[in-house]
Amino acid sequence: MPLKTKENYLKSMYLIEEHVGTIAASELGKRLGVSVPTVNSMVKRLQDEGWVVYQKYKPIKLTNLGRKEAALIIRKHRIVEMFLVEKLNFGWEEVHEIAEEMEHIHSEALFERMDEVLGNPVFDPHGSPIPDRQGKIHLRHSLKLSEMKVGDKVKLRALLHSNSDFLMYLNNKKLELGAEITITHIESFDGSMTISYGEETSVTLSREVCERLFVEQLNV
Amino acid sequence: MPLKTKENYLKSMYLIEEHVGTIAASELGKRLGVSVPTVNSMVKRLQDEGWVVYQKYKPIKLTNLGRKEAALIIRKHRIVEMFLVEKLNFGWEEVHEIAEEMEHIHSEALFERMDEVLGNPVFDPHGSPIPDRQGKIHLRHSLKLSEMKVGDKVKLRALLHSNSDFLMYLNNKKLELGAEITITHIESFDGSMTISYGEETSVTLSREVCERLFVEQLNV
DNA sequence: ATATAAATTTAGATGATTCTAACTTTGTTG
DNA sequence: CAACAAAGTTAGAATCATCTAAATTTATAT
Ligand SMILES: [Mn+2]
Ligand SMILES: [Mn+2]
Ligand SMILES: [Mn+2]
Ligand SMILES: [Mn+2]
Repeated sequence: MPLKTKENYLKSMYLIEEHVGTIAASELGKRLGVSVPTVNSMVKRLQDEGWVVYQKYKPIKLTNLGRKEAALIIRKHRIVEMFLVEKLNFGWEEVHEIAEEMEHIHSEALFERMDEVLGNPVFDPHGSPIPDRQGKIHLRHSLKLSEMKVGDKVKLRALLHSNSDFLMYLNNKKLELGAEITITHIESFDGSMTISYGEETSVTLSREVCERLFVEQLNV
Repeated sequence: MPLKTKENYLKSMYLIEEHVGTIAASELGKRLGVSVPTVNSMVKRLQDEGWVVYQKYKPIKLTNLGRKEAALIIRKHRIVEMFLVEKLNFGWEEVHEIAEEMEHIHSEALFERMDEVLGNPVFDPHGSPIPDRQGKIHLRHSLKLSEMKVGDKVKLRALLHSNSDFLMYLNNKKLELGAEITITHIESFDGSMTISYGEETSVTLSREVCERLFVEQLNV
């Protein structure tokens, strides 16, 4: 079985598990762009090789082996994204598609060498954590801007769902990771927030956007 | 039609045409690690898409389109090899296998960015020429050490067939591209040469090796 | 709790790349 | 130039990832 296919299935399962909790065949099919019967037959084969546990009509479960393998692919993906942004001057909205292909290159040395010249970063350009060589994640940002109060000062640390539409929206607003944000107003009607940061003195973000911005609270 | 399959066929055909002159199905099969009937059926399909001309029992011919496409894949391969050696500290014997995979990444920008940070090199780490964006090769080294005379001084510029066995043999002899070589003796019996360069004062190379070293003659 | 909707599974098929075995054509050599 | 060797072609089949259509199971809503 082509390693690439296996790797893409495992990675998607890992991300679904992380973010939805349980892995449905329909969700996997949607993310991988294949039909549900295709998922079904692939999952059976992945079970034969010990990556997942499959039981009829039950959610798919990753084995520990499968989860570790998936984390290592995500490690490669995120190291590549960081390398492209830091060393090859790509924008954070340009790197995902390239990383999607490069994560399948069969060379441990390549990724370890990139990791090394980057200085072993712990987060990728979108603030997502980079798993270590054992597939473990040490740090992650989980406090959302939408949970903060008027007057709070926070630093933008990570994004939820870094699709390029969202990244280009943030580019337009000149809002980058590391920005120091002050919350000046919260509209109780719809939860939209008015904030200031850098040169921008009054920018209003919808609740939808605020829920996708992970922040770190600065000492008050 | 998986792009990767097509690209590997075209690249192999280009290299065979360059080294042998005419493209035999058996040679293609040997290089790609597939059977001759497999080559036969693939070549027919490549013809349908305009990359080659196929006639029963005749050597395979690349079209101009196919030749250009092949050159562009070789361009990517050689840029990657140069990048790995120059920017990620790989040895020249370690980079071919990685480049073999990376050349198939679907991003013009990635390769152009690597080319840019390298300063648009004209040769790869083995001295092979890097085709330009139009698939044209401007410079190439073709004078062999085996053609030189006793007393000649030359600079090592490129290798013929850079397989890793050969590269590691050269590593052991501390013989690198750019080395300034003086020919001190030629054994007429078998054509082996005794040369000096760098710290090495008397190294003997077989005729077989000398035929694989491209040099540039230094002003006499 | 029954009807309806949603999700999953099975069955059967397709296109891509590959193989081996058998056959045909071309090249070489005495 | 006839015989044999080498190279190339055809036939037929396997595997893999994928699909659609139909059947089955589980979940939801009156
Ligand atoms: Mn990504
Ligand atoms: Mn991928
Ligand atoms: Mn190479
Ligand atoms: Mn290749």
